[in-house]
Amino acid sequence: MAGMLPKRNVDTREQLLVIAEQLVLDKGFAATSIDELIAAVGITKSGFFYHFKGKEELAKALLQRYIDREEEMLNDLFRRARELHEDPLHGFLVGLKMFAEMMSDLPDGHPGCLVASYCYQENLFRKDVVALNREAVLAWRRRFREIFDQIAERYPPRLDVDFDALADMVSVLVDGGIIISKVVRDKNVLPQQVMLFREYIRVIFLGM
Amino acid sequence: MAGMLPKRNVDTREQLLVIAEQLVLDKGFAATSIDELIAAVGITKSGFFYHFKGKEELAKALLQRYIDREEEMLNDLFRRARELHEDPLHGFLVGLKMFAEMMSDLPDGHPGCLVASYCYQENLFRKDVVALNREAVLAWRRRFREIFDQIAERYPPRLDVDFDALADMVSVLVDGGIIISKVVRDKNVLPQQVMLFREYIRVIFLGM
DNA sequence: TGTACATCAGTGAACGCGCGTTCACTGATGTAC
DNA sequence: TGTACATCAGTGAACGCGCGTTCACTGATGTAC
Repeated sequence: MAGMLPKRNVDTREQLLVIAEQLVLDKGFAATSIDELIAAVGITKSGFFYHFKGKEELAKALLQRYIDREEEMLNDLFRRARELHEDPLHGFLVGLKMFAEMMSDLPDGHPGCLVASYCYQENLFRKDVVALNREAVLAWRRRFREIFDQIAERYPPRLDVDFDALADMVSVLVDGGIIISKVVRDKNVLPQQVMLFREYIRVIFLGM
Repeated sequence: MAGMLPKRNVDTREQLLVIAEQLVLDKGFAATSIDELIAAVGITKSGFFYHFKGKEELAKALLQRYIDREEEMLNDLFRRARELHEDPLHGFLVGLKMFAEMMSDLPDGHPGCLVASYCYQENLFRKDVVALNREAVLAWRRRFREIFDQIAERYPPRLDVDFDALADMVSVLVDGGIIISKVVRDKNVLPQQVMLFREYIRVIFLGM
């Protein structure tokens, strides 16, 4: 039959990345062995080394994939939110609500953030991986800072807050919220924190 | 001479814990080997096993010590703050300010939170270590919830926020702030977040 | 004050297992002529 | 349509190193009588 997948190519590489991400989030990168990885996927060790030069390359591919996915998710979410509201403030508030709901809907809570995971094992990675991590956080800062600048044009802030710090607060609450959710085993912590942030934003730009 | 230390007992065990904490925060528990640990302290491997039954026991001692230290630090800080202000709200606001300043004064920023580190390597640890981690976060929740309850008696909150979530926000901002500080290599992120939280608290109980 | 024993804080050598990596090879599919 | 060669997606066996752990021992200090 024409149009079939190129013979059992269900993309082994992608499978490796999926399973590896899970393992790394649960036990850390160093403790995630290639052996268990290939056992889960069902190939041999040399199969792994066909797809990745070494473990470091897996680390980088894992992080890049995670960052790209998160960026796409945020683009998607805030685009949809802006389609509902022309107004930048209310669009953003709706976006935050949608984000909180999305996190609430995950059956076992957020599985974890690779940026945070790598941060606590930084010495394991090459400088380019560490730099990638840093760039991802700075991209979030720029993204949200821009939104606040837009909002401030229409709604002069009622409180004197630094917009870069406020933008960082999103990353801080997400990474911190994931951790506290995981540790206390209550998936509601993260969405609650997002909603607390939403209320803060509301007060900053609209007053009480 | 009388009163001397019991012969070169500069407490090897404590030295092991100090160095291990540093290593674990930088590369994770699994990647921290007993070999490099003892090399740094200057004893042999069997010396390590004299002080700890095995690596798991080191993990637990490390976490317990970290939790105790943090608790003592908070007790200290908020006791000093309350000595300056009888009023619970202003005492707390001063405490947050002092906390932010303390974090600012660390020359290389906060070295990292073991609770967060362990959280992203949870599968490495026994249930009792995981439970210890959970209890530590819940203790912070109770501590700050109590403070908010006290404040609310004198200052009815102007915004409808859940006090448990607000209490969790402290842990969330600290853990998240440490991560973002580390990743972007800017030690000011954490204190900034604490000050943003302080402003939020002010608005919640005093209005704008 | 002297002797016997116990405890503390380790040493040194050996163990086996699991880890990441290498290397020569292979069988199925794709492409050029 | 047939043949030659290249590429893709792996296999299988072997490697050496570092890891956590064990075990028998030791030399200095503390305690009982």
